[in-house]
Amino acid sequence: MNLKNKITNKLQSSKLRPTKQRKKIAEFLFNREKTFHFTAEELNKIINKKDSSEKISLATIYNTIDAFKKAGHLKEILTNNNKSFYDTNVSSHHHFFDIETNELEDINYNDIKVVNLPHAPKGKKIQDVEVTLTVKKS
Amino acid sequence: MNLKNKITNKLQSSKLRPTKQRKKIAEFLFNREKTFHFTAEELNKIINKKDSSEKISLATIYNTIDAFKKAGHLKEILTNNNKSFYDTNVSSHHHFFDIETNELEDINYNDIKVVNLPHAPKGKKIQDVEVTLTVKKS
DNA sequence: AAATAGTTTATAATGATTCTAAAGTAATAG
DNA sequence: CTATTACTTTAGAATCATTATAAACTATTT
Repeated sequence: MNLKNKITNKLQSSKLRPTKQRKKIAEFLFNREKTFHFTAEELNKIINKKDSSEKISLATIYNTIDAFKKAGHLKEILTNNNKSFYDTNVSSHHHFFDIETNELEDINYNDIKVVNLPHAPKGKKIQDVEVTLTVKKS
Repeated sequence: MNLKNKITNKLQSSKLRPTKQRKKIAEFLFNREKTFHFTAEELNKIINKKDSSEKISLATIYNTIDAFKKAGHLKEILTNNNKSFYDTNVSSHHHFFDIETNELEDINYNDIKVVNLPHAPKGKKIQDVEVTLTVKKS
């Protein structure tokens, strides 16, 4: 199956209509080997580079990120920044976060062991375990 | 030494002038047993309750949080929320973060063991290790 | 081919935070 | 002490990220 069909399939099986805009964004985000970290504004800039024939509105960028997140194709990352970062790697893993440059870098799940997890508060369940190693220039 | 003097001392030893506003906020934040989590807007509401005689401007609330953070008296917490959370517990520790209500709860440092930390990227050093357990209604 | 349900868009609105520059206050120098 | 300086507070404007609105558009279903 070719890339275009794969993307269309991925969207349809998540109950997302395969519109031109979603296909373009999905192709950009999910057709890659390495994990990709971004904010909405960054994705907007990249997708709407001046040369790109048809622009996608910023609202659609936000809507699409949200739809992909709800569908489980993107994961939101915890930072102390006042904008949201997303990760194309939706499996459990960890991050370095440079507090000076706001840059993120993945850490393989198995490179850190988290032992002895406490119970979640009553009536709640643990959804995810994330380790963030904040780093700065040494 | 009484509370007022302690607070004044704490400010002065951090090279922060002990102004009326900073003393009031410091007294509220640091004179407590249990850790306290808050956002700038929340702190503003509490400090400027209608009955409080002298109001402190929102800009000063922001400035003061920032000054306290830089002085190491407050720690910024990692969440996926678009507002900043601060913690009066500046020692290394972990959190439950309820992604539905945005509520934070401390986890004692020793209740979780993080083993086998990877090296920081070249030229960088690890500043902090934070584990966030995202939780939701079960 | 028409009806409908979902999507995109430009723009307005909101919410959190930072900026500005004038007035005020603490620290320091004379 | 008083004057000077440096830092701080303030109200309000400005900015930045994000969400809401509602009209035009398009994929899907009938």
